[in-house]
Amino acid sequence: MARRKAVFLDADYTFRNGKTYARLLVKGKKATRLLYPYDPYFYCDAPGKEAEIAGLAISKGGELVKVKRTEAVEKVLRGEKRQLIKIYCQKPADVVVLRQAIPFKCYEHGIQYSKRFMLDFDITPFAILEYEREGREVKKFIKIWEDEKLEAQVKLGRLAFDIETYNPLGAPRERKDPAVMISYADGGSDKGVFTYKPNSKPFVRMEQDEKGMLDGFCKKLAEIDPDIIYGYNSSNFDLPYLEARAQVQKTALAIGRDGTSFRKIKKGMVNGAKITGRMHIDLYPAARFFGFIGLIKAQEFTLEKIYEEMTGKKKKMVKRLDIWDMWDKGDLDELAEYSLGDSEVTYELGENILPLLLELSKLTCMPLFDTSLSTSGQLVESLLMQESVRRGEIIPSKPGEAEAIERQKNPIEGAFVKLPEPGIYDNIAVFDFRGLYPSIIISYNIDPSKLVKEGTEGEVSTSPTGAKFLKGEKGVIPASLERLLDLRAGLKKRLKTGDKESPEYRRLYARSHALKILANSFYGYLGYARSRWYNRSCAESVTAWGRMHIHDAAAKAEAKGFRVLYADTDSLFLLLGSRGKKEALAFLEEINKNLPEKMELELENFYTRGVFVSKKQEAEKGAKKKYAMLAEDGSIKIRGFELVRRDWSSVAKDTQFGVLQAILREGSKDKAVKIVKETVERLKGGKVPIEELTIYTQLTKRPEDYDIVSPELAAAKKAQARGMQVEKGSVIAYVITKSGKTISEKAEMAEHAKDYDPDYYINNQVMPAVMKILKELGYDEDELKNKGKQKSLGSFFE
DNA sequence: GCGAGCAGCGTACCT
DNA sequence: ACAGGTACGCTGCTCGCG
Repeated sequence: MARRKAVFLDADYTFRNGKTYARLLVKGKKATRLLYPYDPYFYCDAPGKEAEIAGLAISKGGELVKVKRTEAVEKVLRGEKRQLIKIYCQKPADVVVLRQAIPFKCYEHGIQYSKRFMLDFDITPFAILEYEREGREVKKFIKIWEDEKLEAQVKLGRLAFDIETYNPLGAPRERKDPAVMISYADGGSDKGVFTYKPNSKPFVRMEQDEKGMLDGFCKKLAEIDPDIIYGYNSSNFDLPYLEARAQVQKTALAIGRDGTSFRKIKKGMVNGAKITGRMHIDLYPAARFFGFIGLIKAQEFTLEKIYEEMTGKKKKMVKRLDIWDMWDKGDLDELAEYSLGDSEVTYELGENILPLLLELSKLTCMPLFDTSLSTSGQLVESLLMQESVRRGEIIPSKPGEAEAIERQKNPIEGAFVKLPEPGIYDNIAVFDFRGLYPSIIISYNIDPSKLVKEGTEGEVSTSPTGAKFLKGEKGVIPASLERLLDLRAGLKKRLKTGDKESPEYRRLYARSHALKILANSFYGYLGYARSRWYNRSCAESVTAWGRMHIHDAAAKAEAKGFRVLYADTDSLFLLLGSRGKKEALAFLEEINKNLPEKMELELENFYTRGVFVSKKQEAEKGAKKKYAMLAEDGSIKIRGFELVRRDWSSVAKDTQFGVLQAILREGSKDKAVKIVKETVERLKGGKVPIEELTIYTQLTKRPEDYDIVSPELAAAKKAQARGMQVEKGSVIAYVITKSGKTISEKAEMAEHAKDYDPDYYINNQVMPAVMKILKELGYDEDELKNKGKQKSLGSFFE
């Protein structure tokens, strides 16, 4: 019997000859699919009913669905051992049918077959499988392990692609408008463009017609035979478009390893396209995910902007192209260049994003394709499911819709934020608790199965809410979290030494980053309404302990004579006053002496100067979550100000930054005022370029779903009228122009804006952004009012 | 009829 | 479709004033 080794990539299933097989995509020298017979199953809690359930058969759609066999098993259910009936089914779809027919409590019925298989065999993506097989069928798994060196031997081939379409109306219509170019890049020398009109570029391959182009691309793909295919918004645009064109041209979009096209997948709210035998990574949802967790901060989620943000490089900008016009004129050199450029940029972006996705995939036991479409909640869920199965604990079920809505209606009290006193301060120390919520969860063993009722025996920790948690053996949540943090601590040591440019270092760095992302998502998952592990009492205890610890640290700081300027969740801003750094560090040490082992208050940094401003309404109060600090090394840390928000124009943001710098670095009120005056003059002169005036705002609903009018929506609707596609999630780039009465009427897409309204930019953008800071320098409300009734704040500078 | 004041909606940010 | 806490702009309404 042949014994082989291969890297595991993905799993699904097939049903043949009355048997369900797990179908594994593996890669040794080349990619293969293996079959392994494995019956789907679920559990039922029905003592004494095993015989009855074993004989269950129900008719569904003219077919008889039968229980295949049953087995009595012992599992841990909510922290207690219990006898359950394991019900095996013929095929995965039977699980749902039989579960609904059984009038007892059932468990683990809502788990995908492929996931079930991976969990039960503890096979993680990119692990090495050694197996014996006969034909395609695996008889035995000899060994399953993760080994960095073996893994590195298997090179995953990657390719990026991009298409151009004929678009006389702005947005192309897939049944009517042809695709005119398909470009690809494999990261090396193989790259090019398929099209079907004459072109002088050497990398262009001219086919006879659109069908020839489609076929040519598919043939090229088969030749390169990549394991990973990168696209940008390819699940929603490129792939469905190509498929529609293939249909119109009566050909097959043979991009899968079995010659098929792709399957549309819905994972939560996002769409995916699964290409058989390969891992299709749409970088757009991946970029959105990175934006959501705060890894990148992009103004717009276009390929260009994300590329620039992720790689730090500038993408060669081509002026906006009218693809249809160039196609009609036969003027294709520039278009081909542009198309190839997009594939190359997509490839490079993919290479930037892939390492983190790979590590997340391995850590959460989720195939790469699924990982690329996952929310952080799904990643944490997968991780906890893995830990549960390893321990023999029953995986909690997802809540029903009604339950989820009920949970959502009752939010959990969150963190404490101290009201700062507005002003400019010198010599500040900032401390924060390292991983506050994760460390609380581990320290106090916060887990639904460890929650004890009044009067229960055993040593417990009592949270400020009164909830009690059993000490001793760690629950699934704290144990998983501790594993992540321990892994990360080990990696951090290795990362201290080593060549930062080496592939090994980058891999470990990505792994460390993945661990951090996962650890930071645990608390959110505990309080997430649709979570399998949701527990109100647990989530409340996490935040209550958090508030307790930050209050306690603040009180101790004050007792030591420090003034606490500000605090938010896990951070503490202390005014050093007459005390020096030494005393601050001594205070830190004393706090840490009395904290649980996993918790630690750390020095974030010392700052020579910091600014807190007042709220716009209620000017006597300081604004929370808004401050600017000058560190000793000269760097400036800015939080919350307009200048860090994408929904403010850069003319306002740049001016605000100038003012903050003048104050922090030089303490110069005159310089600050001068900067503002200059901007106002520039705006009045009408010479400010559109880019500096553009405001970016995301639409979180479909345009037609809004009940109110807003500038971004008004601009979006004008764009729609021109044939542009605007959907849920689109970022609208708009400018306030001169034409119209209300601000919304004046709003126009940046690319169509011919002029701008200086009054708006002076009075609604620049002045509000800078006045709150200048006020801290003595330009107060009264001083302004003493100048008489004014038409605008702007005239103050005249 | 008009501006001030306010509620509600919506977005983006902080930790 | 991961949590809650927060600031603040724009719109559209009510209200008081003249």
